[in-house]
Amino acid sequence: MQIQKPRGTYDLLPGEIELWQAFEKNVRRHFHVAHYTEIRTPIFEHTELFVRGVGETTDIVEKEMYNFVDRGNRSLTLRPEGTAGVVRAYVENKRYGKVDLDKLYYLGPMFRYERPQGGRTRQFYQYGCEVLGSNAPELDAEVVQLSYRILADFGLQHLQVELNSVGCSVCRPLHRDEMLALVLPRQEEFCSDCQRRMEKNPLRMFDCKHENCQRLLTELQVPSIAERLCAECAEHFATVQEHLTAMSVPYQLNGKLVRGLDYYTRTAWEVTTEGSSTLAGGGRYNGLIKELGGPDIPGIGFAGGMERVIQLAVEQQVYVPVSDSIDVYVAVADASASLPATELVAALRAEGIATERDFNGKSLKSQLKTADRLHAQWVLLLGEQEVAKGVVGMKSLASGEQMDVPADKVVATIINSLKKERASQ
RNA sequence: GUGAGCGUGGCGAAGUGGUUAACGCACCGGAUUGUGGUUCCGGCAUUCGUGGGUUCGAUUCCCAUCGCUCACCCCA
Repeated sequence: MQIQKPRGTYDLLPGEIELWQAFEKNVRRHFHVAHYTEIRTPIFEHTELFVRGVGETTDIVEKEMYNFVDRGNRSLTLRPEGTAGVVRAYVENKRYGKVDLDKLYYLGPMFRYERPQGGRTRQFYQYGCEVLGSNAPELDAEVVQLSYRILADFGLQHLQVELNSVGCSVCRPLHRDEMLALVLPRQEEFCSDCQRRMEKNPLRMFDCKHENCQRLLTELQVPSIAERLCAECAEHFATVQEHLTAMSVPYQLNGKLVRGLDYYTRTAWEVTTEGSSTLAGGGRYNGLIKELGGPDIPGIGFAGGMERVIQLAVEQQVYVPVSDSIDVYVAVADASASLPATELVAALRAEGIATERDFNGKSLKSQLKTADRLHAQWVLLLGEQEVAKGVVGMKSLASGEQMDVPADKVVATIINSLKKERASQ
């Protein structure tokens, strides 16, 4: 049996990688323009970081982490998300003493042990940002609009931003108590998942898919967290919306939106597309930096799933120019021309001209066929005759015309004709 | 973790309890001497994910295993 890739992983092959590269470029451009700089943190961290940062009761920590013990007997974990590592780096490098507002973005693989499914793999790629050092609602608006803009500008259609506020350490516990008081007496009537949610994270009950559970929540008049925000949270949330509107971000309020990670406070949002899974999600996390041993500094961030973006881009036929073509194909008609061909290829490439040649001693006919398939503009033909005469046969694949060019002038001739070609396009 | 479906050459895709496993695309070679995209001719799975069982005989039946897909859980 041949060795196969581990479950939940995949190879990105020529032909598909181009779309990824185009999107990554798009991501970098947006972050750059908004004055964010890239940060790269380790792909594995001490297990403890994620347990503390992501939350002990989250699914990620309870059952999805790739943990391993290294030779020094340390418990390490392949990062399941990006925020914890970035915040750790921020604290460890004492960034708070160097800049008052740290705007960071990242791009890279994450790992979660899950059953693979459409848009969900065990090694997956996220792009995202973290902004540390401000509690301003204007910043929330900036980050939300970025998360939306990156996707919209890539050409994705039917995007929507779902927005909510999950409150703070003041209003959330009060809401939780109120909610449990209403729900617990009827505990038995909820589905088994919701009964578990009551203990772990009652907010989650709002996005249960069972109709019965939803009916019960309505019947019991359980308020959403958005309806129970404290004065400061409510004001903050209102300002966020004001600024989103100013930037023409098409958001809609969703009082039932809950994010999975424990650290979120106040603003929480997702960018989705009709009926499909979440493309990007984020939120504010005002307690996290302190939780991870840093000063009491607020932060906010989001992450997007590359696989999902690419999947949607393919579905929506987002056009990405793929240049799998070359400028010149050097055909070697005779073994005696091999050395001059090597020199010619090197000279062309030195000028930045994309050049390919034959290595397998194929017939001239099949070399031409290959050149055609590679969409070469020109074929430069070298054989016994050409070498003897000190020329190179220069053939246009478009017109079929061919002429001899002195060997010492070919490169210049090619440069000129490619220039003309490009200027006329 | 729970539930369901699937697994034939590089890709797509027929097929049957029984000597040589269709076809299409792709690929390779050729159609007189060194020349492409069309056409024509030829080549391309001792093998039907893997292991075992039933059988005179299995790619077709059964079991296991691996892998894939989908839904749930949850999430990006």
